[in-house]
Amino acid sequence: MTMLETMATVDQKKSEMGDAVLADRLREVGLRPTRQRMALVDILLSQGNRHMTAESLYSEATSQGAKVSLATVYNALHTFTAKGLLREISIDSTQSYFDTNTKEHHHFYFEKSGKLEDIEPNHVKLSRVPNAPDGMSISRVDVVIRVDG
Amino acid sequence: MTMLETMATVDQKKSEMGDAVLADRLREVGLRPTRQRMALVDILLSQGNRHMTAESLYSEATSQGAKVSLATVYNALHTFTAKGLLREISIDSTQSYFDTNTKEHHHFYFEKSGKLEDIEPNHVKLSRVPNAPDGMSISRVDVVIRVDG
DNA sequence: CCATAAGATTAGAATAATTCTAGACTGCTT
DNA sequence: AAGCAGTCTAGAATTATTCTAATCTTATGG
Ligand SMILES: [Mn+2]
Ligand SMILES: [Mn+2]
Ligand SMILES: [Zn+2]
Ligand SMILES: [Zn+2]
Repeated sequence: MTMLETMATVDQKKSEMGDAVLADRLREVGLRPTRQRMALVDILLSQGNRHMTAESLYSEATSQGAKVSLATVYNALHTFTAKGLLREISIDSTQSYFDTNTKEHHHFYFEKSGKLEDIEPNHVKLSRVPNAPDGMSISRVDVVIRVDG
Repeated sequence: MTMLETMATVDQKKSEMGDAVLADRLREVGLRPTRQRMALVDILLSQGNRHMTAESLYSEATSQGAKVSLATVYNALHTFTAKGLLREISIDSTQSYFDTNTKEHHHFYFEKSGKLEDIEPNHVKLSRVPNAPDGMSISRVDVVIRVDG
């Protein structure tokens, strides 16, 4: 290991997925692969499905040495959501969650810890759902199962 | 109509339900029927089922001549919720809603207007629901149908 | 190439939603 | 009717979130 590699390891985590893959994912949706977004998208998309708050993403990015402001984290989360890379979930009045799993699914919400856990769509069956009023259309159906403890 | 009655009508709305009924409702759950709470509980419980935000309740109370601070409205909403007079609903990251209907039911959420509408529980059938993990128990199942427009 | 400009992005400052807590009030108890 | 033990209120403080002026990017063409 060279001196430069050692320093890089200390300063900043190397992305799991290749940087090129992440940059392409951003370009695909029409976003510029900036330094800040690369750091965020790496945390968000290089691991399995995650449920993150602005604060948790900011902490994780910061502790890996990324230089990003909290405002930029908020901007990125909303932009990524608008572009379909994330899905926003409101279950708690104090903070909103962003889900890296954009496929149809539902959630357990653990009230004590504030953690979310995915429920596969086939584990919840909605056998009767009312029609949307007028000429309006249903954009999404969310099922949240709240659990104590 | 006497002079006193006329002034009262201008200054402050008389409760639909009798004040005694509202005061009793508060005492039943162990809360003192203060002037502020009476005004709020009157707005909340004297009409049909409603979905209110702190701000909407504050505006309505204030415009009826009630002297209450916004902080007290928040305190009251949370206290009433803890005592089972209301139910809190988180569907929008910007504001939380308080529902005067505490019976089991679900919601339409109109994304454009930010309004909520009740769905009778028998209009939604959950034929398959996963068990809570471990020794944990399900405290509530919420179904939110998001509608455009 | 390099300059330019149009648009996109960042992040400090501002705002809005919500919570905290010191003081004011209530209703017992003697 | 004075004291006391909570209970309640609301101004102040905090926190989540948004706004916007300044900074960066990237496409263009000389
Ligand atoms: Mn807050
Ligand atoms: Mn806010
Ligand atoms: Zn999820
Ligand atoms: Zn409702």
